Amino acid sequence: MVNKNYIIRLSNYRHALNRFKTLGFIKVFSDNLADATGVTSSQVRKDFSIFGISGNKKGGYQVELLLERLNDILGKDRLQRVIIVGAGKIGKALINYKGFEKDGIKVVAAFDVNTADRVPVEIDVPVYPLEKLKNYVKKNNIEIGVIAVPDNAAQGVMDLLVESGIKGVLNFAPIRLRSDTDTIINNVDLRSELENLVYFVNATGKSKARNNDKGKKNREEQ
Amino acid sequence: MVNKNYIIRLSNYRHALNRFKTLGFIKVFSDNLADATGVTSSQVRKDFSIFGISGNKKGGYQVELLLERLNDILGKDRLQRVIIVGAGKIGKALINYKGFEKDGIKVVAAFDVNTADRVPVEIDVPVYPLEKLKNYVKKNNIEIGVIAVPDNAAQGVMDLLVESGIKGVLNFAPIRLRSDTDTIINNVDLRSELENLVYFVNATGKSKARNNDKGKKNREEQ
DNA sequence: AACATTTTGTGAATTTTATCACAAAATATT
DNA sequence: AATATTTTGTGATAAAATTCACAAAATGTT
Ligand SMILES: NC(=O)c1ccc[n+]([C@@H]2O[C@H](COP(=O)([O-])OP(=O)(O)OC[C@H]3O[C@@H](n4cnc5c(N)ncnc54)[C@H](O)[C@@H]3O)[C@@H](O)[C@H]2O)c1
Ligand SMILES: NC(=O)c1ccc[n+]([C@@H]2O[C@H](COP(=O)([O-])OP(=O)(O)OC[C@H]3O[C@@H](n4cnc5c(N)ncnc54)[C@H](O)[C@@H]3O)[C@@H](O)[C@H]2O)c1
Repeated sequence: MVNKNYIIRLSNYRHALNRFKTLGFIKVFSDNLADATGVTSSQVRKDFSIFGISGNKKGGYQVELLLERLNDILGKDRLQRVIIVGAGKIGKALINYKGFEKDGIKVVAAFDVNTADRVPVEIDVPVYPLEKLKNYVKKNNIEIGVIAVPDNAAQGVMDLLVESGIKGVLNFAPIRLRSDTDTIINNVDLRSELENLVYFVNATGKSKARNNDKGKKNREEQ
Repeated sequence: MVNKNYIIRLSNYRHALNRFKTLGFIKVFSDNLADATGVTSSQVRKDFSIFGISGNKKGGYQVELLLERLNDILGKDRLQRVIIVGAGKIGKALINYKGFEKDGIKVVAAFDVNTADRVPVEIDVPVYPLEKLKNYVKKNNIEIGVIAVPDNAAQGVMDLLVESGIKGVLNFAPIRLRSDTDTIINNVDLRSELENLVYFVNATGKSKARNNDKGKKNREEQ
């Protein structure tokens, strides 16, 4: 069963491939992708096998073709429009970030209870009052929303998003959101990431192998 | 072998416990923690078993004692000081965020190549020029750093952090950082999270069980 | 054109992670 | 005080994820 981890890896392969492409690579080997993304080459081939991606023996994978295949799987054929709820510190950072656009993801609007003093300075994404959210989502067929509101407001916003027809949520609030629909929830828990570092930093000896390197292999030119 | 996932769960249990505590709970059951954090109660008990945490049969776990035990494991006895490199959009959001402090994590300084116009408005954390980083880290024995610089500057900053003696890094740049030391690297890859949502939102039918709910059980009063 | 080399693709084996299931202990009830 | 109920703690079991390992195919070499 394909789950989050598979897609994270595919996404990583895709970005590595884009980099290989700009370096002028015509073909790549599972080894190259493995090294670039931090997994083993078996893992790469197994993943490809599961998604029905094939290369050719000895010849590796054609960069262009592989990219097409991954773009197809990851839904990169069309622009994904995303909204942000909560134009505060995190919300603003996302609103003003341009880095997602080259990967077909665009923040198209933000919503906040307070649109007066919260409007981002370098604005080029509109910030609407929360009341307009439901209508906007329905009218524009938005599928993905980001929750960047204070913790105690997060579940309420979640309910509103679900009610509006949102299918996937990226949540920055450090609480467990609930929904009885099958809306996908991905959490970004920075606190947990930091606490994790604290643990492993304080626990040298117990420390865990997180880097696997088998770096080698041929740069392509051809 | 204890790895990241164990610590993420322990961290979640701890936060759930803090909430139970404010609600006046004196004891909790594995079931309560399971429900609050989205895992099974066996998972909770197994985790505790691995870390040598025990409660009492029928009586569950004493909130206060369990918290102490978790705080101990997670190194919550002392304040963890963290530095941010890159006082841009993400960097500023972190610098001005107060939410980590109640969990013993404090952003004590930021560093940037451009300290002129990049100084956060509501500043109460100093932003120093990058040149001062190494000395600051050594002098203040900082163990954890956050990388919030543009992608192409990230590896350079990583090298500088490692050279300065940093033991753990939280990286926001969407590239794979390398280090030949055993520095811990945790990546926050928002792009990957969003691409993930895109995949599963577009793939109803292939969709994966991510919510497991077995919600039930008794509220405590006693 | 035969032989050597490289790399894929994938079942099998292994390792890791999570769940089951149940005896033992603690508490509650009659 | 005996009996019933609840919940832990953990080996056993199952499921999931990763690695192994090698035949088959493609390419390169002599
Ligand atoms: N800033 C960080 O670095 C950081 C780090 C970790 C976690 N978080 C989490 O991310 C979330 C946002 O943090 P922040 O620092 O950006 O907070 P913030 O206070 O800067 O911004 C929150 C914004 O949400 C708006 N808001 C409040 N209630 C709302 C509602 N019901 N609907 C719409 N908008 C609403 C507020 O007006 C404000 O603009 C919080 O849950 C926080 O715990 C933030
Ligand atoms: N902003 C977002 O929402 C977002 C989302 C996903 C990923 N990211 C990633 O996070 C990183 C930071 O993004 P951002 O939006 O905050 O960028 P930004 O451009 O707003 O800020 C980057 C800051 O780093 C400073 N800087 C540049 N080189 C430096 C160096 N060598 N040492 C120290 N400081 C240096 C710059 O002066 C600037 O202040 C990037 O890698 C970006 O891809 C950001």
